[in-house]
Amino acid sequence: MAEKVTIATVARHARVSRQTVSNVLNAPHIVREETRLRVEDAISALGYRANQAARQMRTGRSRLIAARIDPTRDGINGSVLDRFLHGLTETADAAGYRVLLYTATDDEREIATYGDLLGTYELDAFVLVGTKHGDPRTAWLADRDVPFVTFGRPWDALDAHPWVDVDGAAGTAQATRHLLAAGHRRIAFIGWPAGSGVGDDRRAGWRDALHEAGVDPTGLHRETEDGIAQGERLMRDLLVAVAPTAVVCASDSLALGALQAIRGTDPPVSVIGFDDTPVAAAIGLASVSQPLGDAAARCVDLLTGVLDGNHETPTHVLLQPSLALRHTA
Amino acid sequence: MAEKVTIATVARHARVSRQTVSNVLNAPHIVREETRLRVEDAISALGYRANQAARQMRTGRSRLIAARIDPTRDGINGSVLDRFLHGLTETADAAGYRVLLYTATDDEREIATYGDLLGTYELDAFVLVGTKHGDPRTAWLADRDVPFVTFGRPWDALDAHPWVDVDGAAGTAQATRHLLAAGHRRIAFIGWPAGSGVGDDRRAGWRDALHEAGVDPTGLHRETEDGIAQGERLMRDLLVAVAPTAVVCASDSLALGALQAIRGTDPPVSVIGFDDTPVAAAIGLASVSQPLGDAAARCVDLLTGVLDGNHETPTHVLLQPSLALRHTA
DNA sequence: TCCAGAAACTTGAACGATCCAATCCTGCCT
DNA sequence: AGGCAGGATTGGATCGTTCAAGTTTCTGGA
Repeated sequence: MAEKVTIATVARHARVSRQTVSNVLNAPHIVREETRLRVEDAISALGYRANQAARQMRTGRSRLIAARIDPTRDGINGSVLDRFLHGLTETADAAGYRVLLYTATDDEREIATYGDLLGTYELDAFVLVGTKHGDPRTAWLADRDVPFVTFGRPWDALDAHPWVDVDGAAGTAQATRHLLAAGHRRIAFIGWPAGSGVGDDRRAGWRDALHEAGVDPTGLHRETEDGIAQGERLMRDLLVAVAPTAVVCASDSLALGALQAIRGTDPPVSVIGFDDTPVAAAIGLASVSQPLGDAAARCVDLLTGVLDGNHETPTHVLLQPSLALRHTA
Repeated sequence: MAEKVTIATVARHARVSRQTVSNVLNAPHIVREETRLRVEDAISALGYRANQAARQMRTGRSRLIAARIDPTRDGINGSVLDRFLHGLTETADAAGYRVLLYTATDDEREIATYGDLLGTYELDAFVLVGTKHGDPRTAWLADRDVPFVTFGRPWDALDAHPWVDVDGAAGTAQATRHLLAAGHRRIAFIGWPAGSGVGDDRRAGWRDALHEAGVDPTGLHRETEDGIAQGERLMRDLLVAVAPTAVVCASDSLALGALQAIRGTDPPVSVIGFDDTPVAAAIGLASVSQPLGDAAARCVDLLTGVLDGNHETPTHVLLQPSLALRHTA
């Protein structure tokens, strides 16, 4: 059968040396036009593909990016990761990189996995989704000069490393303004306990939008862990306490709970969730939608910027979410 | 800083040759106990990790498995893939393999991607999720002796290649029997048009369970493309035509539509969906649940069986689903 | 004690690409 | 014609590992 096509086969076929073929691939500008075309013809005629392992051995670069796949926590917000990963794979592919998956049950193991992936596969970079205050993972990577990007801001030090994020405050503000425009005044907010960057950010957007409209947000918000049952409980509480006519939630899970609590109210209380998950789309819940494909693409941009030596690219990207209006708003 | 630790470093440290270190790693039984321990100590003392690129160059094997990540079609069933991928990554990891992602918009491009992945990265195997009748992808892979497993049966020729699947008929049968046991007799079925293996299988389970109980299924089923709106339409149709007291659906999307159609019926019509998606869990829809983690694990088992030369493993695995009972049933 | 045969270990070569340094052209100037 | 600069091209070395083919050490039986 057809024997393996290496750079030497191509060289023979195009009557040039191996190095010239290599140059055509890696530094086309130093090869004479005529020679280049002859080599390119040979490459496509023979169906040559550069062997990544051999290349990697010499250059030390694998053109592989690692991303973590989580065990689908509550299932509702899980699909956010799914969509992000798909975008990542697509964009990375276009940039000549491939995405390798890994899992880990805790930070310590995750860091052990970093060592393994770097040592064994010589990964070029990592994409981390979601980081916490004082995250040991980013510290470990930064210490070793391993390129990485996070999807999610490092809330304590915005310049610590490259990141891409979606402006959650802008999202909840937009949702709130939409409700204000529809005539609502008592617009409540159900969010997460203070202290998480993401949660505080989303609440701030709602609060600022109300202030902007001259509405006092006092007493109109509640905090809880994420979950449908939690959302339902707090919404009942709000209905009794302040009788809001609309509510903005920090997640679709909370919004889903809120929807159950308001069933039968007349006129119906408006509800807007966050993340535009499949559940929201399925049941007609209005929700703030994150541009996950864009976010993934920008992550790849930042990484290739670092990896391919182009240091002029910005290192922080903040994307604007949009509002997916459905019949609950 | 610490220079790179190679097999030669370890060899020097343990006062043996490179080859002996290699043997400790790849064929421990031919190395004397004492020597083996000395080498293993050196390995952990130096933190040595075998360089995958170099190994691959010699052996031609990458310990990489490719899996496709889809663009989250309707969003509801998308999370099935998500969970499957997570399981795959976890099990592959344990078996010493890593999962590489790829995407493709159509079969032709997907096959082109196969060529690229095989040529460039020398992938060891592919995992395909869902195959159709006369799938060009499996044919292409089989032609080239590329190891692969499908999650989903090849309905036209069960012995064509290794596969793992979930017994859909058993799932719908179980759902139907549950409803029968609850006293229902007019149990309808909403499924997909005849011709798709998966759809026919799921319908067969419902039909057989009814026959088993002496109930005539004639007129009790409807067929449509997948979708919430479609499910709702057919359910309204069924309500008028045969007034069923319960319905089994081929997907959670259809079931969700059915739920909207029956709103307000008294006594409530029971609904059971399929796939146990996050949406179902969120809104309390009973659904047939596929053991996705198991399925992924069995896929890896089959692949490693082929890759590591153990030909005694079975090549077909049919897993049993379970019924996630919630308040709609 | 010696030797055959097995077991344990070592050395040289190879995988396929890139880097390096040396050589070969080519056109241009004097 | 000769010399020269510069780009284009070439062969050899190299990355870290495993394979193949040696060489040494061990073991046990005569």
